Amino acid sequence: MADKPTPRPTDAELSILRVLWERGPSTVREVHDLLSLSHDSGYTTVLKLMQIMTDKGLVDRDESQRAHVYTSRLGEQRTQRQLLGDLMERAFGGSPTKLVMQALSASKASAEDLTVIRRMLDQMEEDAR
Amino acid sequence: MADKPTPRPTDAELSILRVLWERGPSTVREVHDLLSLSHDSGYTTVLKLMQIMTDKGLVDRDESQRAHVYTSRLGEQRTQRQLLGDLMERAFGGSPTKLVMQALSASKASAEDLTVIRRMLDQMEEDAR
DNA sequence: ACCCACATACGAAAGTTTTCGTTGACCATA
DNA sequence: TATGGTCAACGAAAACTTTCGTATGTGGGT
Repeated sequence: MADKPTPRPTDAELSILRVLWERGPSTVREVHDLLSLSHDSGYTTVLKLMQIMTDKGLVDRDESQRAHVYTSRLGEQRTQRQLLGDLMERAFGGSPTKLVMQALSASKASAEDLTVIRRMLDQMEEDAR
Repeated sequence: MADKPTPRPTDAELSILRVLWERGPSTVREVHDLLSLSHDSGYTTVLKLMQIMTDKGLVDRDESQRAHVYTSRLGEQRTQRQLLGDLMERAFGGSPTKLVMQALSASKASAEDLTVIRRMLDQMEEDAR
């Protein structure tokens, strides 16, 4: 049977993934401690979520140590692109341009930001040639 | 009491909102017929969702006709910006630039798209001056 | 050998989202 | 005035998400 593509992470799952991206492979304790700074959540809640994420294939688990070590299965950028693509389909009728335009108009991008983005456009046109 | 901000629409709710944006004020029947083209869903399912959306304040309902007429309470662009802002917080650490860059690199934007976006950048720098 | 701190596993409850069957009202028209 | 088609209302089930209490195991220090 064909492996299903990894499902879209839920809100709580995404907050855990962000920790894994930031810290690299981590134990439940480490993730929980970091999340606790900004968010109230019990240890077992985080544990349970990470177990579910393992079942879903969102993370890998290394059980060789007593405290299992979890790793995000998909990289940060890949997940971000997946989420963007999903939102593009669901809210922007599949138009990436509309999405970018809205993101730009809603953002308080600095002059430097605009320059960076402009360079990115240059690069894309370059590549297209 | 302060009105709560309208909650983030769920997936199914968003698909209904998109129909309302496209068609303008519509009855449940009209929304259902359109959704049925691309998606399997019972009539009463759509009805129930639209009733819930009324409770949540996502849509307004005109009950003067037998078939109630629903209208999206927030405009398409405003909702899109809300969703983008939400995703930016949850997945991009609050950085709009990162979001735009990812969206660009993931999109198969055409040459015309790039031109449009470039004009938008021009406009933004113009305004900033 | 005995605790104790800390780890996973399990299961259930609470909350939310999505689904739809059933009911009763309304209206056209035969 | 009966019949059939369309509608909103309601409630409940199913699916998914989030929460956490409790049980149980394990390893290290004393």
